[in-house]
Amino acid sequence: MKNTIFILKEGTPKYKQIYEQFKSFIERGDILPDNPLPSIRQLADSLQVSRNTTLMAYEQLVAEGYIRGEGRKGYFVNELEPVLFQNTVIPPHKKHKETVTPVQIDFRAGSVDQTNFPLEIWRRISNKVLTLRESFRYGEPFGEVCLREQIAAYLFQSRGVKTEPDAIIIGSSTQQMLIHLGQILKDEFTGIIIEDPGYDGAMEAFRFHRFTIETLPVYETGANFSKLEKLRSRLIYVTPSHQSPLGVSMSIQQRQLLIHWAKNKNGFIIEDDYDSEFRYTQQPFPALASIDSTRVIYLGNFSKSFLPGIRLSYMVLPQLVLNRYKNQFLHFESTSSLLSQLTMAKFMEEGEWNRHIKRMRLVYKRKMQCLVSELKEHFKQSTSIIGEQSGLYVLVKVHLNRSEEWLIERASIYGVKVYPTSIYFIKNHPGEAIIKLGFSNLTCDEIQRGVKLLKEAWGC
Amino acid sequence: MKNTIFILKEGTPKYKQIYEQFKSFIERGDILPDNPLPSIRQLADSLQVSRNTTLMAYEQLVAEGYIRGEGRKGYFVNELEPVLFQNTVIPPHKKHKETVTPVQIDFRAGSVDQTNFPLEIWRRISNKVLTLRESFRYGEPFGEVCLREQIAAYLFQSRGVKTEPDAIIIGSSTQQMLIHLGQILKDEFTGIIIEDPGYDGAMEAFRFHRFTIETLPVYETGANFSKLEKLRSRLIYVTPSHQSPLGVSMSIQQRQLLIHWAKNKNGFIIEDDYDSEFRYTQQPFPALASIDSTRVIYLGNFSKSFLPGIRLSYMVLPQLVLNRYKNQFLHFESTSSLLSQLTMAKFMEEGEWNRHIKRMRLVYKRKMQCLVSELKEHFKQSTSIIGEQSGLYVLVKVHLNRSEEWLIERASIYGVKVYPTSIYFIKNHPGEAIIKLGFSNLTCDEIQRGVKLLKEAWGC
DNA sequence: GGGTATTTGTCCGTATGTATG
DNA sequence: TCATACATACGGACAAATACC
Repeated sequence: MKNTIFILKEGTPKYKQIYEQFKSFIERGDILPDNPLPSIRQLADSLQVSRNTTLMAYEQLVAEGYIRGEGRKGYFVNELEPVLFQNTVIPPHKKHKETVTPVQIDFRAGSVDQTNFPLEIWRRISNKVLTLRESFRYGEPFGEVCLREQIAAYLFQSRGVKTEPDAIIIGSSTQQMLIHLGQILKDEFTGIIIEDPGYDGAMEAFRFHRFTIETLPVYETGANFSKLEKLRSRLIYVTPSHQSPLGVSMSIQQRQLLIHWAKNKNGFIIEDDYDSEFRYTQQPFPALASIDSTRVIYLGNFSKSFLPGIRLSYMVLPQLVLNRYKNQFLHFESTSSLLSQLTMAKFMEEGEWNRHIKRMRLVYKRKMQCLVSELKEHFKQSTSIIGEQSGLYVLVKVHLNRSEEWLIERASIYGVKVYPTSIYFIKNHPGEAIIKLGFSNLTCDEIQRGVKLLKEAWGC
Repeated sequence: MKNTIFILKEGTPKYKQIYEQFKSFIERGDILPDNPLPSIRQLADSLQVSRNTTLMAYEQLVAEGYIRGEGRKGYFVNELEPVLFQNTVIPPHKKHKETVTPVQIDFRAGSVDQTNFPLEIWRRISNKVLTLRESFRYGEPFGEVCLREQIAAYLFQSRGVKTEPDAIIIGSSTQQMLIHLGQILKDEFTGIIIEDPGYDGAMEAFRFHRFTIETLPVYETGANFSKLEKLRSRLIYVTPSHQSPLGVSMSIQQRQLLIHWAKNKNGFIIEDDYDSEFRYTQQPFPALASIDSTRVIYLGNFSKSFLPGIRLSYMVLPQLVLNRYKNQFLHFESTSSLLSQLTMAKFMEEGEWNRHIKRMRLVYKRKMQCLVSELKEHFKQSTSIIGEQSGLYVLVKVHLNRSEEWLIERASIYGVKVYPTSIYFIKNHPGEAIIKLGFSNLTCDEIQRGVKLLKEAWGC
């Protein structure tokens, strides 16, 4: 309650109106005892009156005992009546409850390694960007050209995707872009095929537009593409390089099959390449979008490998969709921060992005190895590991005949936070509980401790 | 420039004398750009006056663009206009092609004063935020709690809007939030009333959801509320504190009428308070949302008064809408940057936001006065000025029997960029051409030159 | 290199003189 | 003479930034 706005009428003295207002504020309890009133200057400013006028009002309130002036600190509300019981403050109660089971180890996927973040470089660049004249304008509706150029170059180099900067759209998140996509596709397409299990955020996005949702079953060995022909939709959302969440990679044959399917049906493939940067064993497969550029919508992001909170994603649209997109969204402002875009563009331009990715691949590879070997050592036959070749998490299938809920709950008692996967399954539910373990922001030491605690928690 | 002692006369206010002295120092080049002025204390000491007296002088100089305050470092001289250099050097090669008709003065609305942006403070805070563990997680879907708390406090203090942080939703732009709003309202409401003329981006957002659009005619004197009853929609989008683009402010009577209308009809009012910070003459009216919190959806943003590129907006939802919103968007990620949100929250927490707004109000008031007086002087009867009481732009109605296009085209030949208003009008077209002049990122000097050039260009 | 003293802008309440009716 | 309102000016207190040990 620094200051307040109300209207001053004509006819009655200003200072009296101010006095009346605050009197009723205090009586109604809008300003509680010991809380400050707006400072004389601020109030005078916001009411556009002289300081002395507000002073008169305050003096009146002081005289009547509503408030007190404390030297040069300000004016404070008095206790209305000596209700001494109200003040018996017992603040530190709550803290007790919260720390009963402190989370020591959080196997959260989607966080990011903090220790290796190029803080200083990012800082340097973003500070520099802040001094540019450019930073003070409105952003381009489809994203800054400089960033799109950098992304185009990067995509070609790392994913084999050949594209013009013009075909790239910058957005704030994969999900937000899927929603935009849904908007322009829902007239032509009424249904969409998604993977089961699959990224829940994608499903939400399509549900949002009331798409009919068909599912393509995916197993640890890959998707069941034979089912594809039986489905009616001509639109499909897939995660070829690292299936979310099972971690399998689509084979070249499957990729070609999929593209043929899309071409025959005049459909589109939405390829979400959400964490393609992190493949630890073989060379990463080229993206679907590198095989065919007319039927594949490519989605990428900076959240997984950089900063989740930065809200920068992008997509590459085939000509057909691009035109529709631009028509539909020309008059809309971009949702992503100009500053972030400019900073990221400079970051990439200076080669820092490649450097960072390279470094992080090693870091995460080591963590993955650590996690997998720990799991194998401690759990032996009681779990099997899914998706250990890439990405920032693994799934563990727990052969203990316990529910997912039980496993998570037990772990939390031991101070370990692990995550469910049931939310990703639609119809294709697995027989056994599968737990998701992200490792990106844990040290090897923490991973080891975490696995040991899990063993104790689950009793195996 | 440490011991600048001059003698104060009697008769004129001290702070004015100090101001005059330094003004002439700077104009004469006695203190060069980027050099510091004497510190407030030093000067106060050596002139034997109070610090506040010298502070007033410095504030005046800031408002007029002579100097800038850099946090707690000191006050520094700004670059004066490069008027002198214009005629001399023809710098590099490139400029030759591009500057066939070089835009010298850009009366763009929606940009932001760059010289007074609290760069250092923002930098400091954002650097600090980058070191926090918090910054490496995903953001909350409806915005960070700390920022929402700050906004709640600010809204109460400055706009009289009483709300819980929980009822605030953070988004990336007004338009994006309107689209989200449209999504949850389009089932119950099929049509919406918008102002004519009005903010084009809002219309696009509602068109996007295929709302039936009805218009409420607005004139320089205010909206024609008598028409309201004849319209079928129960949803209305308005800009009460500073009508976009005409600049009129809704009277108290009209506000109450509108709220009654919404209550009777079980409709909602969407109140876009897009630049309420900048009102120069009377005190600002409290927001509609401060009168009624059940039927008013309040929209605010940080783009107009801070950084357009930061992409931070917010809205306050009444309980009814809030529940629907949360249900619909619970599974969606926030579109605005976590980092920006945390930084802004800290910025507000430290009182920097209030300080910045206060300073900018002075700066913009000064620029507005400059623009209006220049226009009045040079154009006399040939134009009338609309909306000179608030905001970051004025409209000028040009009584020259020329088309908007011609006026813009002619101006551009003379190196002045001015903007159309016809895009804001739907059916309620004005008889004469109206031109939009934004002044936020121009200095008084540039404004003067711009108006002179306009006079030449339009030949009056 | 890390604590400490100083400098800096900024806020605070306040006092005085003056201009209206 | 009085009530009301404003413009001008004062110095104490504080926290961030910087300089100095």
